[in-house]
Amino acid sequence: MNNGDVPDIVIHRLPLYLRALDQMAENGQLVTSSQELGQRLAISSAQIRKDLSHFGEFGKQGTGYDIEFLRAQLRRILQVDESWSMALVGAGALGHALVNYGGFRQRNFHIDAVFDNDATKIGTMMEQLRVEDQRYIPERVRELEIYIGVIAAPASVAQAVADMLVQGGVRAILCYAPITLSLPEDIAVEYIDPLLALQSMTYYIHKRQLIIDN
Amino acid sequence: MNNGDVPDIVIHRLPLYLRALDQMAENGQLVTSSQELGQRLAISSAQIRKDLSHFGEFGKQGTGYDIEFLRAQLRRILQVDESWSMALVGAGALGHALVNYGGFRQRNFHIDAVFDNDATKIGTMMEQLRVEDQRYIPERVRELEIYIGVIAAPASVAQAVADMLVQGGVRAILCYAPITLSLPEDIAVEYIDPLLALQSMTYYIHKRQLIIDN
DNA sequence: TAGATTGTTAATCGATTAACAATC
DNA sequence: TAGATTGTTAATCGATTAACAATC
Repeated sequence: MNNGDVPDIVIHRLPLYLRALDQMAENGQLVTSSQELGQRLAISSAQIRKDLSHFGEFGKQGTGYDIEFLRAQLRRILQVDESWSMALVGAGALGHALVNYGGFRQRNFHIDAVFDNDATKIGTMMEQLRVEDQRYIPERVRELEIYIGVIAAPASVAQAVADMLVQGGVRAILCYAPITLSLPEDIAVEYIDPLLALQSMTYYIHKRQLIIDN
Repeated sequence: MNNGDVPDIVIHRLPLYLRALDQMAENGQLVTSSQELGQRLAISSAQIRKDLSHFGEFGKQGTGYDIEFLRAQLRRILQVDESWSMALVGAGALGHALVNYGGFRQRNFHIDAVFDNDATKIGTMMEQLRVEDQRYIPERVRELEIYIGVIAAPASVAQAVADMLVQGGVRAILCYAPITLSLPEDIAVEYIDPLLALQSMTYYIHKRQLIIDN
């Protein structure tokens, strides 16, 4: 991933900027500055200006950024003004939660197919969607022209599932399984794992207690 | 966060190492090398050795690392051999999914209290737990000696909830609300937001299509 | 005009990697 | 002994920040 000239780490901050701008807009705010945005996100104003400068000049000296305009630019850059179709693999508890999660729809992401390998789940309905047999992932994903896969299946099958998604033409995978996937380098992957987050925080809790004890 | 001398980014890789080692151990493997581990995680072997060297010498020249020994060391460093108690705020769909998630328990993390501000939810049961009124977070968290808070409440109340958790003595917060929290700097925070992950991946999908089109 | 804030350059800071002596 | 792999140093690479001319 990342053949281009904009660093990954910059790309990963853009959605953060967009989110803050969305919230400002909701509050009726019209204009902001790199300083205000930075304060809100705990990021330096210089970094925000630098990040944005990779894509163009969106501000005005002396006044800052027009919020509506910058939002539109960021949505265009991230391509989140279009609607995106997603294929979900895994019809368990997590899968259900994801299908029912309104936040995706609200931001133009839609789950349009659900797969599982459990015979007792295949054929059942999840919201409007019939759970399909996992083995048909490649052909169905291609048929539906889906470019984003979401893996909510156990780690043991995650790699196989990922391979099938890629076979179907998926370009990006959001993986909830606790495993590092091995994929062609032109496929984008992101991982969601609350346990990793918890396990790094406990390191810091421990450290603070040590300091107190001394 | 991070008064110590080990960089944050190193701490965040340790749980990844531990996870891979756990999986190797499950498969009956006894020994590994920085090279094998790196290949599996898409991290350079030099980086793994460097990261570990912040904490001690855990390997043997010529043979590599004893998996059981290294796991024990990492669990000790991260303090994940102890059991951790957590307070969950938000008894909605996400809150239910989190309470029912077996992965936490399996790794020594337990949800021991649930709070909400919705009168129709307060008093109802979630698994073994009675949903309590959000306003009692500070006193109850202190009473139960809970050091980790999990926010599964809407963004609109997330900051207020975080403040109450900190008042109760929480040292770390796992935040599912789409907002950057403003907290004392000795409080560890991690965010889980699948939308941010999706919105950065769509940038890359777009880029690849451009390349193909040319 | 005076004040504010941008976009950008150069300097600083920090993280990653290559290489290798040590040694199992 | 020969082969493998560690822990560590120094070099490289990349990201962040400070500073400021440009200009609204």
